[in-house]
Amino acid sequence: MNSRLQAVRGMNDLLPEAIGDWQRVEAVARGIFADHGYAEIRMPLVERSELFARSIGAATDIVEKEMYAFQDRSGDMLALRPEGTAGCVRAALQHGLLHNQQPRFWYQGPMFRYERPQKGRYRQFQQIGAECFGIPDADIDAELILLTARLWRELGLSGVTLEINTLGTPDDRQVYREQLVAYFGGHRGLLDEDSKRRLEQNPLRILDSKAPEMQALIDEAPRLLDSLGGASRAHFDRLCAILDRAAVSYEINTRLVRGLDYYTHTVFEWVGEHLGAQNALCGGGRYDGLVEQLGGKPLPATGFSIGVERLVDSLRAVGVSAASATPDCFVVSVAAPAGEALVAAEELRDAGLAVICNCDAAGFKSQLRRADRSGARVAVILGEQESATGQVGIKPLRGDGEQQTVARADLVATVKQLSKG
RNA sequence: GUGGGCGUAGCUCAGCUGGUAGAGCUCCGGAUUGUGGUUCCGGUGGUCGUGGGUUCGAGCCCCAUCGCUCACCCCA
Repeated sequence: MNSRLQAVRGMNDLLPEAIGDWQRVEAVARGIFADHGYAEIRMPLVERSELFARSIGAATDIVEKEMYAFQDRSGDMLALRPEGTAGCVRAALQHGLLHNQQPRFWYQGPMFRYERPQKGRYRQFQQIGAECFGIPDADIDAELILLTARLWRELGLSGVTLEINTLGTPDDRQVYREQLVAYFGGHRGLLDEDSKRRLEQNPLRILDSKAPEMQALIDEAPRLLDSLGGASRAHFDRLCAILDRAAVSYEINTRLVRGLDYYTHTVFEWVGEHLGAQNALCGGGRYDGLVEQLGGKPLPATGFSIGVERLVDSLRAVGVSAASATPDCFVVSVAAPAGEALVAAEELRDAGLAVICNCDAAGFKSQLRRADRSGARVAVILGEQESATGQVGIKPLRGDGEQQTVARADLVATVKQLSKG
């Protein structure tokens, strides 16, 4: 057993008992996107490494340390996608979908990052994402947030809070970055090791440090919100006004910076209270510079992505889970002529029923036990006596009701009546 | 990459200061020679993660290694 092959670290099997919750999430999400006019798009799992270096940022951990990158047989540098936005922009540009259009897309699928796994973080993980192009107004940022809020509502998820912030324009950010470097640089002695490193690489990240000894210093740090340009300020104010009007509660978290280089203006995160340290259920924001960065004409864009494992975990934590699918009936057969059981099952399925057919020569008792454990509402019994007289036994397995023996020709009608009850 | 916790049956776990490996659940069979769920009885199933060391003797002690898990980093 110990020499048996195991799944790759951080890449998990989704077993049948868990699949119902996943299918429910996917079905509800699909319905909501349809109701908002978002079109599904499916991209390859593999892209050129360069795409991610140019979008997410060559100096970010995701690209530097966490990409599954490899050379294919022609020598091209490829990578398993670590997120969906870059590929979606690439696909939209490649197929001319952004020309004089304002498309809204959604997608769903696995992403890959080489990190140490922990609760809510895996090397292969599933995201449901959306991207909207060509709309500069805060209204579309708000629509995305309302859409996710609706998703939580329809799924029955509670215990999530919305945090929002703005990163302004690249110019706003550059000015702010210098302020931060000056501020934290002036208190270099108070910084922990991680923050000293961030001071060089990505000063904004110091803001969301978890180190307790850093909190006081961070509280006193300058806030981007205070030095925002007029247009940026107006964009953020409008977003807040819309959320207020729509009665979506939120917290302004001036420390929320998010990791990817391409964000501008609005950033937001839904945080789940039932998760571990990896508690961001959904992250998103605006990325007005990315389309141009990837070779398109300048075009505003905004989007989000949901970590489906985290969403499913949260749903379980609040006690919302999908009932597992059970068959309508189970066909038991002992000493029946060859094919009788399968043909009976086929007739039942033709009538729209879900049927499990016993397919081995197990004893009567054993087959009936299987029927019971399958969750089926009725057992159809094809035994020696029934076969001899051209009849079938029909036994309700749930609640009241006596077993009855009916003519073979009445099988479907009888079962259908019972199993709908 | 760094740190903590944990590896005993398919699952959840017990196992005394070292003395021949256990329970519950699951599964299979029987009590009921053609009737499930409750009950009772019986059975299948383990190189105690792996390798080495100490010892008359190791699931238990020591070293190493692998795996899982949680946290840091980073992020969905």
